[in-house]
Amino acid sequence: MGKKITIDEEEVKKWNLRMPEEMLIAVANRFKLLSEPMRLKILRTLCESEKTVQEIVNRINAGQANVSKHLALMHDNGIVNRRKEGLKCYYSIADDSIIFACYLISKSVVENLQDRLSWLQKVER
Amino acid sequence: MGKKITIDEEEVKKWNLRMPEEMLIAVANRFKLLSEPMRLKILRTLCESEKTVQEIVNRINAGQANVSKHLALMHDNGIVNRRKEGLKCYYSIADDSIIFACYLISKSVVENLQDRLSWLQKVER
DNA sequence: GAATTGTATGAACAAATAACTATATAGTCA
DNA sequence: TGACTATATAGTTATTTGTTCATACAATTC
Repeated sequence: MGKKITIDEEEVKKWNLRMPEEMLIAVANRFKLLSEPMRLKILRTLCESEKTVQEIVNRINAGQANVSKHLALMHDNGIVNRRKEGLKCYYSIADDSIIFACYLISKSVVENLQDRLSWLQKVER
Repeated sequence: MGKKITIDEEEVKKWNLRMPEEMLIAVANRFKLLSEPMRLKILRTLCESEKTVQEIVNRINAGQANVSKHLALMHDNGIVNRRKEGLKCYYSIADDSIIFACYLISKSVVENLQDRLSWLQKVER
């Protein structure tokens, strides 16, 4: 029995009205963090449990420097935590709402693909 | 009383496991659409009601060609609808889940800012 | 202290893309 | 048909950014 997140549509509609420019840019930046497949791969891996840089590197197909940079970027933006233990450095997800957003978007992407597929099938007849 | 969207955390956790590479790229692409302040501005405007290109141009501070391109991009990706009426072209939001995602992220950004602020205040003492 | 391991960082390069100008297209009305 | 309006589209430029290689830094162990 998982906890359930609820979103009130009325509250969502207010989103569009009161938001200063800087806030909007901050939101865009956060989306930008999620707009790279490599970073999504890293986050997906971290969804399981906290991991060291090396563990992540071994899991996904990427270089250590690259992974390190992505992690640094995400840490600077507060979406992953960093915990040092000796030589190793453990990263974990700091912001669950980001995972919710991923979930929402991936569901919407699937629906979108299904719509296009059924449209294609209609046309082909 | 607005409709309520509920997200089951258990379901969310499954997100990380089963997702083919192409799906992950598609999700990243959708996030990329939301990662430009200008596009967020446009979407925010469309949240109110469907609008013509000119109406959007007048509302936000941008050139017509630029707005047109952003709209074309978002239409190609299925997140806005297009409806022609004579010379005018009306755009509207096609995918509500995107607005939910914006809402989620903006809330998380606010929390993040608040955390950093209180941390700063602690340090300054 | 020297070697080793895990991680971070700097420089260089390539690719993507947002914005702008100018122009094209297409629908409307005289 | 011609003028006008709303929107779309090339072409160009400037900026950003992901990746890689090499190297630096830091903690550990011998």
